[in-house]
Amino acid sequence: MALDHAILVSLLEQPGSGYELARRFERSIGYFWTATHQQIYRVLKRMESDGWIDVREVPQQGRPDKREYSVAAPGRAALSAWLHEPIEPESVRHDLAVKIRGAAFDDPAALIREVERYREVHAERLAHYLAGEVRDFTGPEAPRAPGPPDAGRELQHVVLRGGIAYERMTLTWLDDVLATLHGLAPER
Amino acid sequence: MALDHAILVSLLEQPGSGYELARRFERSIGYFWTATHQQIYRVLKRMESDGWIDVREVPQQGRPDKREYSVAAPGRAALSAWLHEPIEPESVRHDLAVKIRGAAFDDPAALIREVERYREVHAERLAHYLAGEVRDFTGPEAPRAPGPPDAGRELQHVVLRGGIAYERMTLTWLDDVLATLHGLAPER
DNA sequence: CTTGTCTATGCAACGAGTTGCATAGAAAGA
DNA sequence: TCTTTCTATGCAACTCGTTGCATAGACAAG
Repeated sequence: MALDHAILVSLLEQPGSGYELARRFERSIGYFWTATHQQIYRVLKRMESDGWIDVREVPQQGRPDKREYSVAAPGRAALSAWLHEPIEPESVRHDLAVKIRGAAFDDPAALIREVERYREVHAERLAHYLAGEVRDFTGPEAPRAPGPPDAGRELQHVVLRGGIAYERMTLTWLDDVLATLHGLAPER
Repeated sequence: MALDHAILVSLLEQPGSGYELARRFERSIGYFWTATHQQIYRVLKRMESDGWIDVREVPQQGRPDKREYSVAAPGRAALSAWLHEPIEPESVRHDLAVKIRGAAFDDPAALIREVERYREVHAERLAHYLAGEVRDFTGPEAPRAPGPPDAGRELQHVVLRGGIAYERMTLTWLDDVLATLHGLAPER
């Protein structure tokens, strides 16, 4: 039930509408927490009626008005309480691992194409992360001289580094998978 | 909807009861697909009534009887069809990443303890994987001389190697996270 | 001028996943 | 002896997540 908290964090980083949140969940946040716009609107509605977040109607020109949400004190308190709870173990759902083990009862070679396509997706994701790292975390860094390090920035960066490490590991493993699949069907 | 297929693969590797499947989902399979016994019993019931799997009542002594399932032809066909579908992108839910970014609005240092505990869990999991690798995938390997390589064995091994790579990457990243958190609160 | 895309929000229905509880006999340990 | 643990299956209620559809104005491309 941490979608609530993911949304709160995102709204603390930057207030926004349900639509804007949905786009963030397609981009940055979506790489460690997926959610559709339906889920987001439903949770926003519930958190609003619970007083966790405030709304502000923002009229716009050339496009529909939007409802911009920001975190209220009770929402911040709820987030803080959650942050102090033990970390839940990740829930994992890897279709690919199931398919690889299933391929033993079908045609292993038939998986090769799909794994190659899947590898492409991860290669693009890594490129995207690396571009984001260059864009957001290099350059005007004010290494340490005046003031404290920007905690938010540092923490966002370490999460991004996690994403990068994950994609690199995945690409290496997928090469291993491809070599294994080829090894099982050398003649074709 | 791949729980069906994860169960089919597991039953093809080794027929078993709902209870036995539930334990497999706590051990090996559970590291890339989580499921509770409730989910498993429900899916087994549905697959049985759809004719995907066969049941055999196995009387036992000293413990309750069990219903041992094995995959029937329609189940195998359904699995095969699924194997030829495109691979779904993984759905990810990393509480920890949310918490790290949330810590910017709370006390980053308070996370350190939890991350250390979390690191322990992953270190144990890695040790467990490595022990399994030694147990199941070294020794009497018949390197290539007579007959074809055992596809099932090779494919199980490459999935396990993926788990090992994931845990190693995670441990390295968690060290990075801890260093970052310490860097944000040097004085304590 | 029509089709498609983008912003923006939402309902309704369904399917997947979780939590709490229940039963019940056997064996092991306090 | 009593409690706990293990095997084994299941119901009921609930929450979470997904899919399909709907609205509606602005703008761009064909």
